[in-house]
Amino acid sequence: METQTLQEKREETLRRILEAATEIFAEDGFAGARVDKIASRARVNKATIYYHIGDKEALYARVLHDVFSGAARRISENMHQAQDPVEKLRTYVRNMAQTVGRHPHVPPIIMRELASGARNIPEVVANDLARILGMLDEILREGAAQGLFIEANPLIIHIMVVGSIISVKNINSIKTRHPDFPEFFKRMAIDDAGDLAEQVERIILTGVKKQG
Amino acid sequence: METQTLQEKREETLRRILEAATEIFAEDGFAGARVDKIASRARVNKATIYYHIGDKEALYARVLHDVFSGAARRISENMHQAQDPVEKLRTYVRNMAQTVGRHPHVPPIIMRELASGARNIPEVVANDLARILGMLDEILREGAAQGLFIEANPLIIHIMVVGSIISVKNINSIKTRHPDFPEFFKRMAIDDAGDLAEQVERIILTGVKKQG
Amino acid sequence: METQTLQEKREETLRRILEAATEIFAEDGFAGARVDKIASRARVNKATIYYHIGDKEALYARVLHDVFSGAARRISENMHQAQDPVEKLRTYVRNMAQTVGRHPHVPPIIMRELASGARNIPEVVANDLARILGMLDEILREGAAQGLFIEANPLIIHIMVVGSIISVKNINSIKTRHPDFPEFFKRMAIDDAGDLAEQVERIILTGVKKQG
Amino acid sequence: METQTLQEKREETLRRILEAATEIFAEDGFAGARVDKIASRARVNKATIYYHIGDKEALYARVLHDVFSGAARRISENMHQAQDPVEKLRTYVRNMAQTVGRHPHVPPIIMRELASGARNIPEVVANDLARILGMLDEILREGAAQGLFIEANPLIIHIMVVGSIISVKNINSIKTRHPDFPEFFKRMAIDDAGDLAEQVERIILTGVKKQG
DNA sequence: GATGAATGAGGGTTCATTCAT
DNA sequence: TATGAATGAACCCTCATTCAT
Repeated sequence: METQTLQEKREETLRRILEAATEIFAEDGFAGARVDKIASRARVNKATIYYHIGDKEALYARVLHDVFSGAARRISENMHQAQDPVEKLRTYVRNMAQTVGRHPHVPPIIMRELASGARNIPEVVANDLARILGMLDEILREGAAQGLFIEANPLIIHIMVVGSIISVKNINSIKTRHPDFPEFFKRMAIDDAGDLAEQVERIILTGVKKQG
Repeated sequence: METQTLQEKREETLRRILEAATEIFAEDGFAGARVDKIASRARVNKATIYYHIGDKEALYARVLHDVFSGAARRISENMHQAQDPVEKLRTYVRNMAQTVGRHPHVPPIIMRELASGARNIPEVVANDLARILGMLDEILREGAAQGLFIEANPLIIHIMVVGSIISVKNINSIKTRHPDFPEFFKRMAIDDAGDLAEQVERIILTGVKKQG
Repeated sequence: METQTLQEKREETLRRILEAATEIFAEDGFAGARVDKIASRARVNKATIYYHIGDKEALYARVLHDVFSGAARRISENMHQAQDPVEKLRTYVRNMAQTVGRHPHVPPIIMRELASGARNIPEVVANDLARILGMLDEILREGAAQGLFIEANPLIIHIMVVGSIISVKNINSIKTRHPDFPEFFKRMAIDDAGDLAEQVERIILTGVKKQG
Repeated sequence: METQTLQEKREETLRRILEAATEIFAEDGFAGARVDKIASRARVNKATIYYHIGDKEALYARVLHDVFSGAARRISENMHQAQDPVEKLRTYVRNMAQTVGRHPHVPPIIMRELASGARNIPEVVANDLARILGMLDEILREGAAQGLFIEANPLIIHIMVVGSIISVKNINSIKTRHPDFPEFFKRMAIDDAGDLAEQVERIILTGVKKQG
């Protein structure tokens, strides 16, 4: 039996809560999520959530912030290695694919927020988003300035990258959920994450490149 | 005072219910939607919804089916005019943009469904979706067969089109909702729907084209 | 089996709810009252209360208003028969005693409101109270103008009347609740409501009378 | 920095808890009081209350006892100076007015206890009350025996004194809380505590005096 | 002596749904 | 056809209380 300081115990509890909350908000959305379910998945009493974090909205904000600031950090760290805009854009796409791959709860949350017009997004999280899109914006501007890229709205590009990756991943999960669905959907699945990232990368990089 | 047959009155009531339901499912998602709110926006008694359509799930299925079958029909109608794959793909993109523009409730509903792994999608609706994606699939295969396009997963393309258009539209609504959000978001908005469609069209068409 | 119109059924339900609520707010106070308990005593589902009336606060306001406006009406009706100020004051005291006697839930509610500085009193109810005290004020002014009464604050008089009657009544209930309480309390009880009203009447009328 | 023995520190903590509890029970009643609120006003941890005193009920009993035994002591000390029953009664009234004036938390607590039929009163406290009322009882009996007073129930007299003073004081606080309340209430306020005590004294002394 | 963490048991409120009319 | 009334089952949240430290 490992001994734990009070501080450690607290952090462990908090971690379990946030982990469970992230999963469940991703699965069910804010409105569909049940605090009871979060508590039981985190193996804590419901009241513990209120004790440590606050109400459902505060919990959601906290989850969003953790998720988005993490994504922002990961991308900015990887960006420095790339040199020219093309390479940077490639890095951006690959990192996004990786982030989405490793943190499968991020995409559904983003998509729902986009669907609802980001109605529930607190300012902290908006800043995280701005940071991510800002990096992409810079890459695109640099590329355009060097005559390499066409003028492209970074939001369009971002969504093309993230949305398509997410969606394909989701189609895979649909397959398992609805085995009776049109056979068609099965053909559409791409099981290899590498293949998926490559296809997206290829389309985006070609799509924004200025034609000779 | 217009005279209305019973049949007409019934249809009018049904129409009002479905219209209201579509709006509210789009705004709030399935879990967030309130039957009360739908009833009051449709100016009918709550029980009337149950009388005419059934429970919340049935209402949702009905809305989805109306929304998706409409979209499928519109696209397939317009597809016939185009000849070669490039022109057909262009038509597909433009029609999607138009559909999204004219039926603003469609996108949020789709996005949420994708986010949840299409958990609530009934089979009828899955077939609608398959029909839409099937058309795109055909275009892409035809183009690839003629050596015009690279091999591309239709789902990726579809999401790149629909997702980016929706998202940009949503960003616009975020602007009005959060005037205190990073100034950055404002620069990202594209107010002219035509411009938006053009950018997307340009990127996609170039992106899938086989390089000389 | 009596047939009931919908209107009648509604009124019957409402009556049962308000009756139960009045009793329970009187017994337990606002904070101590449980909506569950009110619902079960009224033999309705908890949600029915919310359907007909609204939340706990609205229910409380409604109860207070019913109770106080009833008291105000009864007093003003009886006041007309009396002629001179002395007779009017006597009527006031007797009517108060009667009201308190017949509506045993009124006193505890008033006392608690006074104890809390009328923190929860909605404006409608304040008007009821003003109406009651206004009548007493008039009597006292008239008596003073005719040289019959000393100048006396109506609130003081009112509380002397109502407070003492209530308290004695409550002492009686303490007797039953705490048979082990000092024997002293038993001597203090006045079981005959008539005797009680008479004692109070005698003290007040003498107390405010101008000495020869 | 003052040095404090452990004993002193303990007493200081206890004092702070009881002070805070008295205030909050007076403001919110037993059911409305929150242990959290008491703890934070006392600037101690919630668990400290349990450590030093026990559960909420024990805390309430302790507060009541402190409050009532204090009142009883103060009155009995002052009573010895008066000689004849009239003077003694006058002393009683004045002392009550003073007690209420200096210990504003006492009245609300008493009123609520009366309103609830003294449901929560522990025996210790009942004895305090009996002691207070016993003194008044004695005065009244003595006066009646000497042919000075009518036969009067001490509880009636006591409430007339305490209730009216409390209520007028409370009306003052209503004024500040509800500036939009009927102008009528403002006229009813008596700001000078001396005036108030005098009016009450005058009415009671005259009221119980045997007429020539 | 004192406290931060944690919780069981409710408390008020909402909501999808049913049913008699 | 349409609806007002009513409800069971949650749902979010709070609160008094305990316990390890």
